[in-house]
Amino acid sequence: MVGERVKKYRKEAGLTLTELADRAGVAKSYLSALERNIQTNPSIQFLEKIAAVLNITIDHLLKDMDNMEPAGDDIDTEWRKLVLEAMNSGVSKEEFRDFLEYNKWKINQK
Amino acid sequence: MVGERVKKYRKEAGLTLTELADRAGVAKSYLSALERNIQTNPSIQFLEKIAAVLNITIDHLLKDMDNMEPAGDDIDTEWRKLVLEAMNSGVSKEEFRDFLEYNKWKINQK
DNA sequence: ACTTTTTTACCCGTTCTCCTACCATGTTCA
DNA sequence: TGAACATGGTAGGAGAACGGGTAAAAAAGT
Repeated sequence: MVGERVKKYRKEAGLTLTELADRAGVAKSYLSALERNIQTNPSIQFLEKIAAVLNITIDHLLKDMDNMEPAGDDIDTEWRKLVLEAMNSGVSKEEFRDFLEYNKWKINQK
Repeated sequence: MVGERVKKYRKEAGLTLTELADRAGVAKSYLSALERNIQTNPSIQFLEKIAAVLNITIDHLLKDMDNMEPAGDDIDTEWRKLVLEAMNSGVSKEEFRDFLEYNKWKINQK
């Protein structure tokens, strides 16, 4: 069902239902109904908006893509989720850079 | 646009508009309107029916699959580089989490 | 405990999908 | 010339999708 998948990916991105609705520009009432399988036939434009915020393609939402990584991807899935969360939380690349520099420095201190 | 692609694949399958509509179990009037870009936002269930008859997946209808991108950039490339740098510099996921929490908090202070 | 956040659950209004017809233009037989 | 038929397009409407708002219920924090 589409609803479960939307919810699953939303959680992975660390977003609340209201946040996702706002960012995607859809009504939270409808999003809520969709996640609870009350609505089951969304339009493609609706799904496109949601998929864009969640950084996934539409058929991630249509079929179960549990069969993740065919191995050998250079970013492991744990990190991928973290970055997604970071992007959605509004952290800028610059702030992330600073954080990185600081940590490199800290590591060299020990 | 979705319409063009439906029409293209329908022609490739050697089907008439009426045939496709009958086989997919949809109204030919709506299918006609879709192909002429009068309707542009079909539901997923509608597309599923059509894609099934045409033996293609839905995102063949959503994007042009002529240029099969290697894909894999569901995380934008700038961020990807940053994460790789982070992983290589020995920053732990926990430290990253803390950084995230802190930033979310900081943003909410504004 | 109590307060705040998050989610669900309603209401109603508008818009749009998608349907059942019916119409217009061929084209192909007689 | 004519009817039969195939193909695509049109008109109108039922019902679903979708948005806004609000309020209650449930979770989470303090």
